[in-house]
Amino acid sequence: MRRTHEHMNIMDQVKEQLKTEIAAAIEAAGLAWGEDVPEIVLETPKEKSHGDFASNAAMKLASVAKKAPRAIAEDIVNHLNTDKASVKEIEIAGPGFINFFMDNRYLIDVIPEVLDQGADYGRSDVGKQKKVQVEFVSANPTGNLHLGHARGAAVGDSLCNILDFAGYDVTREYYINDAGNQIVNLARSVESRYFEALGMDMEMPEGGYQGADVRQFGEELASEQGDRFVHVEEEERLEFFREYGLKREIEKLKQDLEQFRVRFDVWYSETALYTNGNVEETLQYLHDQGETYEEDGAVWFRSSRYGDDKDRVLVKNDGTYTYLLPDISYHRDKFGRGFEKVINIWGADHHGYIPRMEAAVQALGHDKEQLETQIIQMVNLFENGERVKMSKRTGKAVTLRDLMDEVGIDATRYFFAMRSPDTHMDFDLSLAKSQSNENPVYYVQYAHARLCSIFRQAEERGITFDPAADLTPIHSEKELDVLKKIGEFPEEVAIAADKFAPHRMTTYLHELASAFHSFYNADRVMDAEDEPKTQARLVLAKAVQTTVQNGLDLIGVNAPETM
RNA sequence: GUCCCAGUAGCUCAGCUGGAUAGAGCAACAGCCUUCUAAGCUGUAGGCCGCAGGUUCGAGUCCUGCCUGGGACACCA
Repeated sequence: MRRTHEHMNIMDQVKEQLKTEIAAAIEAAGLAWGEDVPEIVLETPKEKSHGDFASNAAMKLASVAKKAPRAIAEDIVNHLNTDKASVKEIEIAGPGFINFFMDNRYLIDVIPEVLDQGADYGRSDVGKQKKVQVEFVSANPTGNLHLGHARGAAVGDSLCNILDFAGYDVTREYYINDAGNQIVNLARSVESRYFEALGMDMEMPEGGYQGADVRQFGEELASEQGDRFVHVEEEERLEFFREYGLKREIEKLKQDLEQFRVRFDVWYSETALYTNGNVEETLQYLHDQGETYEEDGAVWFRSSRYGDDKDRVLVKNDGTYTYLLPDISYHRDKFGRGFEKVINIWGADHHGYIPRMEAAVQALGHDKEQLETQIIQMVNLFENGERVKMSKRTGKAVTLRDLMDEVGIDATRYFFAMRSPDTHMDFDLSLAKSQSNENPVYYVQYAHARLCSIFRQAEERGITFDPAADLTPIHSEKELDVLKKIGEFPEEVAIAADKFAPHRMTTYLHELASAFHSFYNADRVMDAEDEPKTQARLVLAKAVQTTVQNGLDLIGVNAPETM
C-alpha cells in the first residue's frame, strides 16, 4: 500500500514560513527585489548555541546590496515580522549569520503526524513517482557472491528503499550475464567435475570455476544421472551442463540475496537480448544513426563523439560481439520500458566503463543525465587488526554467505550502509561480530528494544495507551530535542535519495537514538505520581519507536523487541 | 603514461549547493545502576583536514601542481 503525503511536515511548514518572512524582510528593507533575492537557506547549526535554525542570507546579499553582511543582517532582522513564525529570539553572529531560536512547542505537532502515518511516516513525494530503474549486484552466475557484491547488494537495496520512500517508482533489476564465454566455462567446469565424480579424468578448462558449488553440481549429476552423459555427444552434453549449471547458480544467488533481504523485481537475461532480436536491432539502429563504422574488419562505435577516450569495437573481426553491444542493447531496452532514469550500481573495477556507456546512452538519443552510475568501491577485510588476504583463484574469498553466517545480517547490512558507497572501506570482521557496545549496530537497535520494553512495562502496570492523550505535559529540552530529530526524518530521507547516500540514514538513526537515550536517562517515561505526563510521554515514545523502525527498515536492518 | 577513488583525532569514518570555535563512534581518562534493559548516560582529553600555491569577505570543501595508498585502462566478460 503506497501513500504519498502531499501536505508538508510540520517542520517544513515552520521552515517555509520563516523563509517567506525572511524574503519579505529583505524586500521591505530595500536590500533586493524579485530575482535578486537569493534563495533563503535555513540550516540546522551543528552548535546548539547557534540556535535552532541559521541563515546566511545576509552574507549572500553582501555583493548585491554592497553593504557589510552584519549590517545587512540587522536590516533584515529589523524588518522581520516574527508574529507568524514561531521565533522566540534572534541574534546576529559571526560574519553575519542570523540565528533563530524557536519557540519549539510547535514540535509537539509532529507526534500526531507520526502516529497517523505509522509505517509511512517519512514518506514524501519529492520523487514525483518518477520511474527509475536500479540495476545492482549483477554478478556473473558462476559462483558465490563475495564481499564486494555484498556491499553492492546492501547499498543498492537500501538506496532502492530510500528512493521508494522518497516517492520514486523504483524497479530493482539484476542483469544475468548468461551469454558469454564465462558460461561456456561454467558448462565445462561442471562437465569436468561430473567426470571427476564418476572417477574419470577430464581436464578443468583454462579459467575454470574451482568453487565448491560446481564440484557439488558435478557430484549431484553423477549420482542422479549416472554415467549417461559420458555417452552423449559433447555439444549436447555441454548444452545440458550449461543449462543445469546456470539454473543452479541463479537459484543460489536468489536464495542468498533473499536471505540478505534483497529482492529484485526483474531478473533480466542477457541471452534474451539475443533471442528477442534486441541486439541485432540495436546494432542496426546505431548503424542507421551513423554511430558506427567499419575498420580492420571490425564494427566500431563512435563513442569518442560523446566524450569517450576512443571508439569501441562492437563486432570483432571474427564476427562475434563484444560485451559492450549487448550492454548497449540492454540499456536501450531499459529506456524502451519507459524509465526516466536509469541507475547502475557497479563495482569499482567497472569505472572505466562509464564513459562508453554514457556515450551509448546519448547515441541512443537520451540525455547523459538520465543515466547515473554509482560506483561501489573496494572492501578490505580485517580480522583481529590484520588484513585478510583474499584469493579468487582458490575460491577462498569471503562470501556473502560467510558474512551472513558469521556476522549476521543486521550487522552486515548496517556496516555496509554506514559508509559512503564510493569510497574504499575497511570491514572489521571482529568488530562486526562482537556483541558489545563497540558494535554500532546495537546502539540503534537497543533504542528500539528499550522502547518496546517501556510498552511491555506499561502493559504490566495496567496503563492503557491513549494515542489521543493530551500532549501539553511535553516541554522539556530533551523531549523537544527528540521531537526535532523525528521531524527531520522526512527531509533526511529525501536528501539521502537525492544524493544516493544511504549512509546518511545510519548517521540520522544514530542521532535519533542518541537523542532518545539521552532523554531516557534524564527523565522517566512512566511516573506513578503523574498520570497525564505518563500518557503524553508514552505517545512520544510511540513516535520515536515508529521513526526508528521506519529508518531501520530503509537499510534492511531488524528492529528487535528485545536485545 | 592516462583516468577514477582516497589521504580529516590513536583507529574507523561524517562533513549537504564554499560559511561560525572542523564533528561522530570506538579506544583513553573521570563520574552515573534500591527506580521503564548500563549494548545506556554525563563529562574530560585528543587535529599544521597529505604538501605547496591560487581563487574571495570566507576554503576540509573550488582550481593548479606535487607526494602517498588503492583501482581501472582489450577486437575479455
